[in-house]
Amino acid sequence: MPLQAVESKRLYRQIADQVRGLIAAGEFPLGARLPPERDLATQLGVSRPSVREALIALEVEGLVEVRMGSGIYVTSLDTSPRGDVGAALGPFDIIRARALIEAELAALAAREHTPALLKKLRAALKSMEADIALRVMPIRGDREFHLALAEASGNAALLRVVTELFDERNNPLFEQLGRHFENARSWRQAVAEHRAVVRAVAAGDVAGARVAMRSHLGNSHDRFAVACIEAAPTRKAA
Amino acid sequence: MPLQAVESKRLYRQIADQVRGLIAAGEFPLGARLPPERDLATQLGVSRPSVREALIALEVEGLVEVRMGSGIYVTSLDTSPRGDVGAALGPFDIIRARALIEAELAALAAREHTPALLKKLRAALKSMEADIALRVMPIRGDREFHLALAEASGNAALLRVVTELFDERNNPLFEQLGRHFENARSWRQAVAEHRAVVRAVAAGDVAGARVAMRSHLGNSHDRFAVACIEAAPTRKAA
DNA sequence: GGTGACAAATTGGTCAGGCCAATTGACCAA
DNA sequence: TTGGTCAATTGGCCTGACCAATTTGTCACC
Repeated sequence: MPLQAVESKRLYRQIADQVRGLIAAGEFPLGARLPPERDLATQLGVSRPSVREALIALEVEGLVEVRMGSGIYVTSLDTSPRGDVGAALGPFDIIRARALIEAELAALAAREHTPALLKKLRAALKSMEADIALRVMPIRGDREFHLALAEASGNAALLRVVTELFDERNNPLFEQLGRHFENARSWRQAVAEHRAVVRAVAAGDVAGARVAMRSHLGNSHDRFAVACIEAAPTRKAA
Repeated sequence: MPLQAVESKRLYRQIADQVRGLIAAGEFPLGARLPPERDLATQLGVSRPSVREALIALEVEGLVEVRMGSGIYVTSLDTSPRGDVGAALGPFDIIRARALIEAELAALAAREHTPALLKKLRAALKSMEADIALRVMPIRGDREFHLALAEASGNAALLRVVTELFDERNNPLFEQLGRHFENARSWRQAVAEHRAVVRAVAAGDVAGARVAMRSHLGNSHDRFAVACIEAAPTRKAA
């Protein structure tokens, strides 16, 4: 049994948690003004600098807004820990989620394929090939490719979702496993799959684009899984 | 031409921006230790409390980690403004994105429909009807319904995405427009559409579930648009 | 009575200096 | 080598003060 980490959170976090709790509990409704820093400090039995630190944390989280000379106001009631960790998604869930979403995006793109989009996609492919030739991981081109497809939907919400999921690559879980998965052969295969997507989109083949994208991310999933087993035969699969 | 915003940002933000810039520029690689707070303060010509505030902001952003008695360490190179605002998504984009994603989730659920899921969906419907009878907005039941469907995929990434998109309802843009859109008639209609989804899922009708969900969110989109026009004939459509 | 300008109170912004606690690394003894 | 001790480093927190922006009250003036 791992000894539980000792609970000695920094003071500003304790204060921030408390205020966040009050906001979540409806003690301070949207738009309400919090007590002045000085009052909060005395009420909580801490110093004003500590209260200020907590308020800055809440401000960065987007929960409150500090107006000089006026006060501190509640600007959001969304107290879910979003900017933070979000409980570390697993790589496989991410890839499967991307498959579901991006397959539809590819289909959408095929339905209304524009020259501008095709140009972007082909440029991304070129970038990937160049990187592979240089023995560099072609992540930038890969990102451009998938984001261009999402952008083509003209839907900011979808673009944001796809971006967030793609950028989960930077997470430690993903990165550690990815090191083993990513080699020149895998990437060449990935480029070929990307090319299939472009072909279907260019041809206006809606169903084909969907299948091509689904199969691309499905293959990525499998490549990842294989590399995972090879790399760490003793580690239990998450 | 709007007068350019005067450069009087709060000090802690200026400091945080500067340090963030140094990290982005590679001045401090991943895992590197920043100079001590006292040194940073003297080098930047500010006081230590201000430096501390900036570091707390960067810590909340997940960029650095502060270890008591040891120092401040770079824990991420992702300096994109993520936890922040994300540039306020529009309600229509959100609904369309949900239609694309949740239609597939409904189809998935129909393919592998379980009694547990159906029970949850029906409970959510019941909750909505009860709220409507009480003249209360049945958002809680609505949320339960859509989240249960996402959860049934067994995919944490999809659940997170669906949750985030649903909770955009709390955003000011959405809320303001929603006030006009949400009335008893609309909600009864929505419940009927939900019921159609449940029917298709229970019957294992994959295509039917997809269509039912797509049509439900499509109708929501239209109801929203109509209410929007009615409510604010002079306001330009975003 | 309404209205505008001015002054005072309120509130956040920043600083200086201090002390405490945790960490680290050097040094010494067993 | 191992283990402990001690001092330097570094973050954590506090007190108290002053400045700047905003809000609010007041009062002369129209």
